[in-house]
Amino acid sequence: MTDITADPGRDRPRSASPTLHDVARHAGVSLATASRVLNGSTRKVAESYGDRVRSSAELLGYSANLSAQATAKGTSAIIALLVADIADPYFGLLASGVAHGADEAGLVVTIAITERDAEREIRLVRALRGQRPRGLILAASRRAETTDPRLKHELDALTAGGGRIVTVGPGGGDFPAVLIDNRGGARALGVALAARGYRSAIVLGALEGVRTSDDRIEGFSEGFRSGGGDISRVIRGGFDREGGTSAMDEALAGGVAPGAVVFGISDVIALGAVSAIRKAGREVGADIAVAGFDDIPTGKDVTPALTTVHVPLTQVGHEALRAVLDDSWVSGETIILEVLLRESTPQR
Amino acid sequence: MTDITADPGRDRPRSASPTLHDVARHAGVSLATASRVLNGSTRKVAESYGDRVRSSAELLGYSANLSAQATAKGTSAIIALLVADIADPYFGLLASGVAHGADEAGLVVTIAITERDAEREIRLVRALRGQRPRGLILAASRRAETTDPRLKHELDALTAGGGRIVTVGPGGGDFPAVLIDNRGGARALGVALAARGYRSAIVLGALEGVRTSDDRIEGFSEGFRSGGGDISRVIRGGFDREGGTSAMDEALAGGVAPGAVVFGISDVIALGAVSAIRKAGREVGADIAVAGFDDIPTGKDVTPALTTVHVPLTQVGHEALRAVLDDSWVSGETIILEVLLRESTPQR
DNA sequence: GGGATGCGGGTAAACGCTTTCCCAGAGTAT
DNA sequence: ATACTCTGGGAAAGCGTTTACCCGCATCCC
Repeated sequence: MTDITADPGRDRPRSASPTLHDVARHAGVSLATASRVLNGSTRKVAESYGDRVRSSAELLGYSANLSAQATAKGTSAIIALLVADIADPYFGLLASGVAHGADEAGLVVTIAITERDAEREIRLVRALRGQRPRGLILAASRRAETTDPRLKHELDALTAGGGRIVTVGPGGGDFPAVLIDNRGGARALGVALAARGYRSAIVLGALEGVRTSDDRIEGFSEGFRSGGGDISRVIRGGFDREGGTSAMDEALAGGVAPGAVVFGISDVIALGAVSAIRKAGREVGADIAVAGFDDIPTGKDVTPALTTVHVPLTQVGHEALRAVLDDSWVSGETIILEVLLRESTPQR
Repeated sequence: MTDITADPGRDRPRSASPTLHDVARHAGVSLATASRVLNGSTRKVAESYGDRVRSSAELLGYSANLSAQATAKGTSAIIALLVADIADPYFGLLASGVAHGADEAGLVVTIAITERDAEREIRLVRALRGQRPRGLILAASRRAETTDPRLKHELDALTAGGGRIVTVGPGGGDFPAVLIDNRGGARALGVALAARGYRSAIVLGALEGVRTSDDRIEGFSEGFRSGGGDISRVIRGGFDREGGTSAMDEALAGGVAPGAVVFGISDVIALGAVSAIRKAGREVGADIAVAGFDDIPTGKDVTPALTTVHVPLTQVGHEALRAVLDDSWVSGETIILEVLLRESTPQR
């Protein structure tokens, strides 16, 4: 079969992946036809040809070379995702939503981890840019003001190259963003805790300037005060469990009256605080109440179960993916959150 | 400057990413020289030229097009990672290790999620194959026997294309593997629990055929029996929290004597069991003891703290990355685990 | 002084695709 | 029968890189 003349690829090593050329030759059609059959094209191809090509492809185990496709088309099938720390359940859930959406859309997602380090973030965006991704989802909780000009420059270069950028949470830049109602959720939590009879609160936040943290702190303060409560201290530290424990240690050193409530601006921080409270020999709940934010699965497993604000992280990730694909997407409705009162903040 | 003759790219839209061609023209050198300067090459280039090129690149914001580079070189700078569920802390930790290693090596990692679905896994490998990745890390806890020929086929195609495959845990195939001493760790746990005075155990595992689960079950049984204990039941279910609760419900329905210990083959399953035990009005610890495996962070936060076996997941991920890059790597030493006795299994 | 040998820049041919033309043949209207 | 319009296959020109090869120029050795 296919005794096509020259057979230029005769010496091709049998090991390397078969190319479109191989498939076309095997099916006895031109490169163009093979391409049209195997990869979406507006042009129609006769059934008979189509079948031949498809079965040759199947037989040879052909799989389109995405890189070559990307250079030829000038656009890739890649979505880049930048998170602070993939081991953190917050980002894990988010990534899960993104990955699912990408899979549905036939895209591949590449992931990079900033570790909340600005320098690193710039480097990573530069590296990701090399892939000419169709889109970039920025979920590395960044600091608001610090829209470093160098980062800005990389991001602009990426959009100039045809990539769309979407941020999760306010991005600082003027990119479309999937907005989470951190402030509203925190306010509702503050109100609910005041209604449960708490009058004194300590807030454990991340460093000043981290937008998510600041919003949650402000929202909580508004809500708690409006219900008649008082914010006795705001302590800022790291964004992880360790940050929570050390901030709580500091709070305890300053003295914490029984009946106070501690609000950690993320569940992870709140869990760190719980650990510190226990280590100090105090009791979580009736003695010192604790509330978090995010509703990570662990919150349900600890005792007492952690009061928190549910953030539909997987859905947020999915939405971010949709946003990054849809040119006409404009920052949609802010995602509304829901307060989950549990035993870590008993009625007083 | 650079009044090079024709200026063929005059009408290039100002927006698109600058190409190497642009840089070369701007610096007044040839494409070859620019390439040699900007991307590693054995050939030397005169300092003066080098500087010119570098500053032009900087000025224009040039970033090499990885796709084009990949097609030209025939090899990409991509590592593909296949996990079962990125929202599961087990895989989150693992992915974290992989991502770090990749970053150090200047590689980009693309991630895909199998959801423990064999069909999906095949589809994903096929899709990832399109990227001609330098390596594939298979961490989706797969079933041993079920080395589906279709999967095998895709994997072979990938290696034929020059990619290296490494599995985390026994892969079923004959690929190099980062081995975790599941059996030994579980055996040690069994011995330790027997030594704490337990004599009756219920094991909660995943479906039969999932290698990791089977190894842990067998190891635990060996150890516990050798210490004089008795395995009263083995219940198999899902690999997630939900699987743990329903398996535990089943166990409870059959009656669980006080003083028994429940071994969940992963912390996630164990936590599900804890939840079920509580819902049934029983107490975790003195009444029904619980132990897990993996040492995910949550285990330290729950009360009572969960007895478990520490698996250095991040390190495992890092090792897997090294393995996938190093042609001469042969399945190294098995990673040794450590038993962590905590309050969920008090001394009897 | 003259050939051998480096050195280092440039030219152009790949790499594996997509896509714009071109063109032959078939159908249709006059 | 002629002129026109569709259809749909194929040839070939890209896409942005790398790299084998060529070639002019110093340098060096006898």
